[in-house]
Amino acid sequence: MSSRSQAIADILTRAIIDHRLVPGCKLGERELAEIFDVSRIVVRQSLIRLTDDGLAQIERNRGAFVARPSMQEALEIYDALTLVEQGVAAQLSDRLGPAGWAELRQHVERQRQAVASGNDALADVLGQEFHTVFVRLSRNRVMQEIHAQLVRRTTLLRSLITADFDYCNLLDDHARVIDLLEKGRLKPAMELIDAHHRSVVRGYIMDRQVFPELSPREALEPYLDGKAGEAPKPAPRKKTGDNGGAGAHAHVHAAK
Amino acid sequence: MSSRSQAIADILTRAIIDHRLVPGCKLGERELAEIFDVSRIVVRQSLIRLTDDGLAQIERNRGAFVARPSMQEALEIYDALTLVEQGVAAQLSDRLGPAGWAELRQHVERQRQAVASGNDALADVLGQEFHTVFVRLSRNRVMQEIHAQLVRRTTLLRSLITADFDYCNLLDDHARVIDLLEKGRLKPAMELIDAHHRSVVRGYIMDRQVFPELSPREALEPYLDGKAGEAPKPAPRKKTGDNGGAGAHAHVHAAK
DNA sequence: AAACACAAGATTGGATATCAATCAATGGAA
DNA sequence: TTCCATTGATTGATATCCAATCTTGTGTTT
Repeated sequence: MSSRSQAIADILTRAIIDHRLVPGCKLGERELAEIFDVSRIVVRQSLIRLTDDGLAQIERNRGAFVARPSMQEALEIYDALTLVEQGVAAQLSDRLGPAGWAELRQHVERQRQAVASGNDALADVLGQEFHTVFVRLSRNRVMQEIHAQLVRRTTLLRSLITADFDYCNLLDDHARVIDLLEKGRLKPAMELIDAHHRSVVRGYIMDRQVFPELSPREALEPYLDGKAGEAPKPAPRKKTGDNGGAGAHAHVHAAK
Repeated sequence: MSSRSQAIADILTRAIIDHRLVPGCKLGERELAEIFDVSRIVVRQSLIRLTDDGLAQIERNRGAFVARPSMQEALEIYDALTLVEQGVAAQLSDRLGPAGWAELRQHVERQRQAVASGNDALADVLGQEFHTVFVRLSRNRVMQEIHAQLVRRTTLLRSLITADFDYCNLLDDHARVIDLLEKGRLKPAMELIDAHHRSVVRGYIMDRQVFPELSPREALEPYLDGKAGEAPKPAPRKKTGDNGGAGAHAHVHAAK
């Protein structure tokens, strides 16, 4: 359907948000061209797309690298995400019908079951997806695209960050936001959204690489070959305090 | 500094927001390559950038065209813009210092003088710029970039639209928003921002082309040759009820 | 040994030529 | 007139080549 450079950009994006390609990783044209078995030019076009999306940066005559956002930029991304979701919340509190609220509740319930059954990886994905579903209900595709881009960038940030925040509180936040909004209590809902994101950022310490640096060939291998790859989404953690490498977050229940 | 494809993308962007390249205009690779005296590949890269920015769309095996947003998409773009500016307003009402308010007031004053002295073209530019300055004060570059992209797309929309709204009311709106925000009256300020954009959209009738379709060669000619072109920003109107072709808007004082 | 300078190698940015696939348009046949 | 096929033009992509620039490694100088 779409061009090959778009397809390759999609794969690279996927590899980045799966933390297989970590910030700072060199994306050499020749190497990628060999990996995907296309010409350098197609690769270059893909890299341009990634750059426009904020996931890579091209330095003239030096090549492309997975973006390594500064702490400042990280904060700005989260601020922007908060702003967007608050705005969507304001719209939904007016306009959303019963079916919409039901969909949100159902999503939270699914995540809750995933947590209960110990499927941390699924719970993690669902937790991310909640924000996407939330924005989708605004029925504004432009807003959806902006939001999706911001989410991708926050996901990239987690490669740079030790995220030891309370994961289950976040799930509760989702449920509480729904409750507040449906009752028309917009202001506390917006404050909760802000706090929600702040609680994520608070745990952030931009220090070292959290995920191991793989060579592009290693990183991209699972996405190649058989058409649309099965579901190769392993995000091997580095020297974390373990947790089995289930997901991207540590699931520490804060006593607070 | 940056790549040639970026430079060409910038020129094309400029031509589009100057209404010299109108929606639907074919952007043939070979033709653009000749115009800019570069290879087709560089042109293709530029077109990819434009597409990622929402200003063009590439149809497989058919080529690139200046984007022709639907009415639905137009509304979504304005909704998104409203959402962003409301969010920024909420932030500024808390955080902005006296210098910031002064800068905003000064900007409005400059525009008022431009209107008073009959310099409609300048007034028009300043009117657009106000929104940009507003967002810049949030000191969030990510948000700035998102906003700038939305503004570009609204500017593109005006190529498709007969904009006969009251232009001076919009200026007053700017001043009033500043007043309300500085007094901490956030809610009315946000409602005014909403109304402000709605008053723009209300006058929109997506019908025919408002600006004449130039060939890419004609359209791009002013931007070429001498390094950074002087300031060739003529936006020749079509069969409008005249007004001298000063700017993109009709300056009708509504009796309302 | 440390610092500097320079040359070699590698990589990027870009040009050109070429080819297959697809779309558009023309023209002919029913 | 309508339908179909051939032709032409454009795009998507490749291979090859070249200049500019960056990196690296070596060698020299202090």
